[in-house]
Amino acid sequence: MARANDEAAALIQELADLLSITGGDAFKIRAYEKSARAIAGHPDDISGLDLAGLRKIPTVGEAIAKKILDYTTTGTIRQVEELRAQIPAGVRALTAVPTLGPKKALAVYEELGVSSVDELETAIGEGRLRGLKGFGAKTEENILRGIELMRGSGERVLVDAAAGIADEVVAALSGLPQVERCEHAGSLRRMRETIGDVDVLVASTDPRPIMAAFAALPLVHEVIASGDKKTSIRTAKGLQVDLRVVPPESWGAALQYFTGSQAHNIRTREIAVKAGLKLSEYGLFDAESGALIVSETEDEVYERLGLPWVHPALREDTGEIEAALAGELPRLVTVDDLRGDLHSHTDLTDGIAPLEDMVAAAADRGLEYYAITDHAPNLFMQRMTDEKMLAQREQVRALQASFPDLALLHGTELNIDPDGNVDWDADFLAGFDICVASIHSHFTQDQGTMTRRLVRACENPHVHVIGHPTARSIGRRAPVDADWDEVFRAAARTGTAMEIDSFPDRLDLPADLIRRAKRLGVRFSVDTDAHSVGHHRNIRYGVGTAQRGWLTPDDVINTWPLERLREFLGKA
DNA sequence: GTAACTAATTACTATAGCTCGCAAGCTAT
Repeated sequence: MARANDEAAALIQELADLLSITGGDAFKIRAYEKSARAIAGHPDDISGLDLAGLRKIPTVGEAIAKKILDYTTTGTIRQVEELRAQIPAGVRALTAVPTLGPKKALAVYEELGVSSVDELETAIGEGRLRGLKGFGAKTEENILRGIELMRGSGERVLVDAAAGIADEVVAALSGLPQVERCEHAGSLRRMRETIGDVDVLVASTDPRPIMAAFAALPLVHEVIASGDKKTSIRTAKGLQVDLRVVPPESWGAALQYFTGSQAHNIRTREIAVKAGLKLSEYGLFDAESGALIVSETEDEVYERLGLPWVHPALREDTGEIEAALAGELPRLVTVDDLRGDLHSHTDLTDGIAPLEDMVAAAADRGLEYYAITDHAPNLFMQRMTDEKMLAQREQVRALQASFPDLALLHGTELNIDPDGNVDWDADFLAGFDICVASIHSHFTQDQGTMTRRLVRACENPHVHVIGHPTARSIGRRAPVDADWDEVFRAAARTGTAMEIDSFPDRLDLPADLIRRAKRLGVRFSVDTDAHSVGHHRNIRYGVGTAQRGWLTPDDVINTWPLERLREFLGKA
C-alpha cells in the first residue's frame, strides 16, 4: 500500500520534525513540511522521476529534489539518517505528548538524557525535572496529564462521535440570547475521517455568559483553559472541544480561519499578504492602514482574495488553491444530488429491520431508486440460500406496487473469494438487478494476489460495484494491500464502480484513493450499506468523503437518472 | 529551503492562553 510517494513524504516530514527539535530554521522546517504534503499528494509515481521531473512538483526545489532522488536510489535520505543518529526516535515521540513541544523535548533529552515517554514519566516521578529552566510544577503536571491522555482516550475519534458532540454544543449555545450565530468548524466541517478535537464558533458581542454556559454543559468533564475569546474543555471520553467567540463582524474570517486546514490557511494568508492585506480570524485588513475590509461572510473573504468560495472538504492545500485561481474548482456532489442508494441489508441476513421498513426509510429520504443487497451464501454465518434469495425477490416485486415513486432494485452483496471469484454462477447472477461485490475474508494476501483478486472481480460482467474496496476498519483493521492504480484501471476499463461506503468506521474508498481513481476514469457509488433504518443518516459521511475526493455529481452513478443507471448496470 | 517584480536578497500566516517568573518563550491551532 505504501507508495514511493508516501514513503518519501514521510522521510521529508521526519526531517522537518527532527530539525524542529534540533532548532533548525523555522522557515526551512516549513519548507520541508510543505513539500512533504506536495509529494504525498502528487498524482504520478515519483520513483520514475529524475531531478528535473521532481523539481516540477510545486514547492520542490533543487535541495529537496536531490533528497528525494537520494531516497529513490538508496531507499533513505542521508540527512535523515544523520539526524536520527543525533536524536533518538524516542525524543521525536516525546513531541507527540500534548503540551510538550520540540523545545521542551530537547531540553529533557539534553539535560536529563530522557529519550522515551516512559523515561520521561519516571524522571518526573523522581522529581528530576525540578530546577530545569522553563519547567515548573504546572508544566510537570501538564506533561503527566498529556502522557495519560495520549495513552488513553485522547486519540482521534470517528467523525460521527465528533458530530454528535458538536451538534449538542451548537444546539445548547444557539439558544442563548447573547448568541447571534453558532456553527462548528475545524476538521469536522472539512469532514476528515477522524477528528482530533471539535471546534465551535460563536458570533456575539457579549462572550462572558456564553463561556460560562459552555463550561457548565453536562458533557464537560474538565475545563482546560478559559478566556474571553476562547474556552477549551474536555469531555468524559477525552475529546477536546474548543469554543471561540468572535464579534459578529468577524464571523466570515473567523469561520474561514477555524475551519482550516492549517495548510490551507497559510496559503490564503500568503495570498492576502501579496495583495497588501492582512488576514486573521478577526477579518481581512489593509496591511498599512489596518482598516477592516471585509469579513462578515466566508464568501466575501475569498472574493476579496480573488478566489471563489472554496468548499470546506477541499481545504487541505492539495491543489484547491491552484484550481480556485484557475476557476477550475469542481462542483462537488451533495446529499441532495443522490437519487438512489445501491447497498443495503435487511433482517434476511445481518440487517436488523425488515424489508418493508428499509424501503419505507428510503422513500422518506426522497430517493428515486433503492437497491436491497443482502449477503450471498459464501458468507456462511448469514445462512443465505438460493430459495431465500428468490423468495425475497418476489417480496420486493410485490412491494413495488406500494411505492410508485421509488424504483426497487433487487440485488446482492457478493463475496470476492481469495481467487477473485464470487458466489453463484452466471445464470443465477443474471437474475439480479445489481450486484455489489466485496472482500469479507483473507484480508492479508500479498499485494500481487490481492490486486489480481480485485481485478478479476471487476472483470466479472455481473459485478457492478466493488463494495468498501479496501475493507479497512478505521482504528481496527488496516486496508488490504493492492496496487490500486492497476485495480482502478481495470474498474475504468470494465465499467465497474468503486463504492464509497458511508459507515463512519469504513469511509471506503478513502478520499486520497478516490482522487487517484477519478484521475483514471473510475465511477463511484456513494452508499449507506445500511443495516438498519437509522443507518441511512450516515449518508452525510459518505458524501463528505466523496467531496474530499473532489467528486462531481457526474462521477457518482447513483446521482444519475434511473435510465442512465440501468445502462451502466448492463455492463456485459 | 523555496519562490519571487531587488537577481542576490528577501520574505515566509497570525493569534490566544499558559507558564515561568515578572517580559518572553512555548505550545497549539
